Amino acid sequence: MAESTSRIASGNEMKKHSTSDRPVSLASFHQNAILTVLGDAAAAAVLKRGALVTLALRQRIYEPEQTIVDVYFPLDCVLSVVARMLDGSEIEVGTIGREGMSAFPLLMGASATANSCYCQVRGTAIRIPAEVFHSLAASEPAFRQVLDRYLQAYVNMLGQLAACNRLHSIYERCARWLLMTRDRVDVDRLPLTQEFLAMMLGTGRSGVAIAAATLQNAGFIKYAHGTIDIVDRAGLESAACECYEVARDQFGGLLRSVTR
Amino acid sequence: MAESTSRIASGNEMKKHSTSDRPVSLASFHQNAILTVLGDAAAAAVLKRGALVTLALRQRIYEPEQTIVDVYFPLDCVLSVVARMLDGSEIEVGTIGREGMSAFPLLMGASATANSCYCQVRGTAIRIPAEVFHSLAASEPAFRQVLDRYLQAYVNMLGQLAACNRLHSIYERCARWLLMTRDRVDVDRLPLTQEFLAMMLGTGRSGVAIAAATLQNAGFIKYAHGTIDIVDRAGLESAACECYEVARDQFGGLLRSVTR
DNA sequence: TACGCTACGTACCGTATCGTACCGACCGCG
DNA sequence: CGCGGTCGGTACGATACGGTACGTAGCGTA
Repeated sequence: MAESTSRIASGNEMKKHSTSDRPVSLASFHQNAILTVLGDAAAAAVLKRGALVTLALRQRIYEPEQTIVDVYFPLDCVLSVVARMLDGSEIEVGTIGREGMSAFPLLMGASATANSCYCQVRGTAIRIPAEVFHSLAASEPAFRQVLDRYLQAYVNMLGQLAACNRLHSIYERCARWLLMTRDRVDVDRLPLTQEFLAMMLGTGRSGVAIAAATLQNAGFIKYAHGTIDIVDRAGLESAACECYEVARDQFGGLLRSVTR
Repeated sequence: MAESTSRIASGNEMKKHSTSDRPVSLASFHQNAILTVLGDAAAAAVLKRGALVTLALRQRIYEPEQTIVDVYFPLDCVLSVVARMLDGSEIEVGTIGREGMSAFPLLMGASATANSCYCQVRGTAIRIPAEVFHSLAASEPAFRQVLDRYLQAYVNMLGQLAACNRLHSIYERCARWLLMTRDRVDVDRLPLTQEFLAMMLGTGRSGVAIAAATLQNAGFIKYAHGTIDIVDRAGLESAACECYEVARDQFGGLLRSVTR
């Protein structure tokens, strides 16, 4: 595992993404559950200071112990908060999609965190400077309120994840992960290798391969060279552990409010 | 496991604790990292509306989806936030001691949470009504600030726990758990059965028994009929996974500020 | 079209852990 | 002092999973 992990990490270093910044359009606001609640004046500030960016696979959002300078509101991408252990292995400890945003530590008065965060499924997001985020949170009660609600859902999801990681099988967690990610992009096709999924789940690729094969034989998914298709969503739900529903219900309103 | 869990649960129902409420003394404030920061006026409010209570093993603090009416600030007890799965099994998803308090959901604008919370190591705590807590958080910036800092440490601990539950062995996690609990009571003797510890760690008792025996043979701890003695603290640290240090550093200032 | 790379499928073995069971040691209580 | 209950130590088979290895299929590129 250590070897494969380092190979991935070195792959990251090689990629230098040219994020083509574009101006934000008001229309894109409704694609993110947090931005949706902004009033006209606040929205204007985001239009002025924010940018619409395209995030590539594994593009870094923030690093451990480094000051967070930008806040990302995903529109159709998915971010992962990842903990890195001393032995170099990584494991996902949080998923962020169009129901939320990337900068929890800022909400709690911190400027950095112990984990790193990077793009897990490529797509677009709205990026604003941290100071704009702070002023919005201070001046817009509705904004602060939905952020608190999001934070609460996130904390509950974290607890469920801790339990899930201990109590449930790879097969169940694999199905759960796919569903949670799918809900955040609202598309049935995900660009995703088994090796990457294995890292997210904190397990070996062989384990994921077996679980994926089982899911595929059951007719729930279809795997092909870095892209996975969710064929039978209901079937996948039946394969997932209860944690999926628990987490979904936590984010319930937030995810629904931007469902197309 | 299901059987043993239900046996524990039925044991809970039987116990009806008569929490002998006593008036709060100002001197006890410095035993809790959050209460320490209160100014005179705020402290007076707590003296008036709060109570010093003794919590017994497994005494309930709050239940899932039920409105939280009281907030507890542990002085020398330890509380556990516990997730209950559909199959009835329970697992700890948060530890609360003299570095913090029991009511995260209130901090984020919620009145209930998905998990339950109960006393894990008996001892004393200061209890105040939720509305007093709210008014303190609103009127005392220093109070709110230390709460935010605590929340941040707690969230980071949750992430580390999620990773730890997946990546580390029972032996390592057992040592980590003992150390984290010890830091919160500052005493080397804990009333704690292996069966209870197994539930906290989300594992079977036999696994804990083997890990405990190994720790005992190494001379780090000493187990005897529901009480465990930490003999060699440094040794125990060497047996624990990195997660102990990570979590300790997160709570660092908060735990130190009340270390006797 | 040939080549090479990436990613998937599969197999094998060692091991941590689970579930269960049984027994002995200790404790509280009568 | 004896008895029942709790708790800890140990054992054992079943199994999920990790780690590794190897073969193959699709895809991009020249």
